[in-house]
Amino acid sequence: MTRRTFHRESEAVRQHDLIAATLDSVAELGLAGATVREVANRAGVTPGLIRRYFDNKERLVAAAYKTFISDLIATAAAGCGTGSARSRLAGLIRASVTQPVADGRTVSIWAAFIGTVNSDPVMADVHRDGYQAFRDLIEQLVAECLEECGRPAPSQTVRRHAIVLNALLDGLWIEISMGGDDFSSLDVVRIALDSTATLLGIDLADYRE
Amino acid sequence: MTRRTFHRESEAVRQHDLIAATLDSVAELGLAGATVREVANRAGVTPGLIRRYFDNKERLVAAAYKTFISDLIATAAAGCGTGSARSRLAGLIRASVTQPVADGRTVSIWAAFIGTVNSDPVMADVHRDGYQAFRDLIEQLVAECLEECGRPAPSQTVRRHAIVLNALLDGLWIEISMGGDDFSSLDVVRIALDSTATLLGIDLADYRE
DNA sequence: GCAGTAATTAATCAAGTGTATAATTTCAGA
DNA sequence: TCTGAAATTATACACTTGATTAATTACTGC
Repeated sequence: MTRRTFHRESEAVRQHDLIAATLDSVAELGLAGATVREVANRAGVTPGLIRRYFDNKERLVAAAYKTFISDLIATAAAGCGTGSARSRLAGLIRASVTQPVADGRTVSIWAAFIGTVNSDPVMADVHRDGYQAFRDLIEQLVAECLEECGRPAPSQTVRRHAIVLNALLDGLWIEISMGGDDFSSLDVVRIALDSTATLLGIDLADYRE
Repeated sequence: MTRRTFHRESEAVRQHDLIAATLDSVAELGLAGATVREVANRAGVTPGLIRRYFDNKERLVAAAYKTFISDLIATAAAGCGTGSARSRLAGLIRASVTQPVADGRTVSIWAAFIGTVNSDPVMADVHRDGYQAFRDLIEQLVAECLEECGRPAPSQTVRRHAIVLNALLDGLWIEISMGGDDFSSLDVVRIALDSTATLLGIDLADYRE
């Protein structure tokens, strides 16, 4: 009986692989299915190795949640591009309601993690940080859009708009990704853009594509 | 050593108690904390009894999800009252963004269950049914509102409005319930009503309370 | 090429899980 | 009051879980 062969990896690579394996497990099997053994199998290592890179399973899951959320926000933010404020806002909206952000797998992972926020303070911290980052991004874009349209608004109004827009995007994101409905991606972008335009009282028709 | 005393209960009561205990466990400890023993303790029975009323734990959890969702929708729907279409829509909106519907505990339970939908077909069915019921309710109200305002719309337009409004309410509901932010309930209702009015192009100012 | 060190495996442990079943108790009906 | 049946408890089982540790392997620096 010979041992299985293996090769060493840097800490960064191993952590990344373990986190990726965790996210895959969560997506396909739910949080309960993301056991130490399942994750290790998917990462191509043995269970004991996990504890060399993460103090315990809780830390691994929290780390996976953290990178998942920051990657998600980064992907959405990358949709902004570098044009005018309205163009960037439209880009963010489009990215938020189309793949890969709006995707069954993505929302599944998100949902599984969200379900732990209330009973796990560590997860609650990760959630709060990610949530704030996204809403700050929206708030910034809304402010710039209103200025660009020659209708600068007091910070309180901007904040209110950001709250509503954030809610709308979150809701659409979930609805599109989880719904059995068949949204064509074209319709979805148009609906999201038109609704946003109506809510903010600005014109986004040029960015329907 | 004497056995613990007990008294018999009807099937309906026992099922209700077990479901309530399950929901409490999920709310406080997360889905992972809703073990057979934990649920039994909270219901004041021994673990073995669960299997007399539910074939297995999976069924218990699914039943808990089902009653949770239908109760939630019923509570929101009860906020409609019996007035004009606009009054009923405003009532639904108010109910959706205030307690007990908009509440940390409620969203926590919802989130925990939602996280299983992708990997559990039984839970997916429950989710789909509840989601459709709520959106049908919204769609119905939107249609009546537009008629009431003398602006009847084709079903496709109504459906589009319902999608957007549903998303907005879901998003606000989550944001309000989970956010560390301090929303005063007055502001929240106003924000929700004003946004809805803007999106549908109707006047809801009379229903701000 | 070789030794030393660090990464990885393999095997094991105690605790907790859902489930099954036999022993007990409650209670309705005669 | 008493008996039979149904509900409930108590106990145990097989399995999975996260964690621990010693043995082994791969690679780095000399």
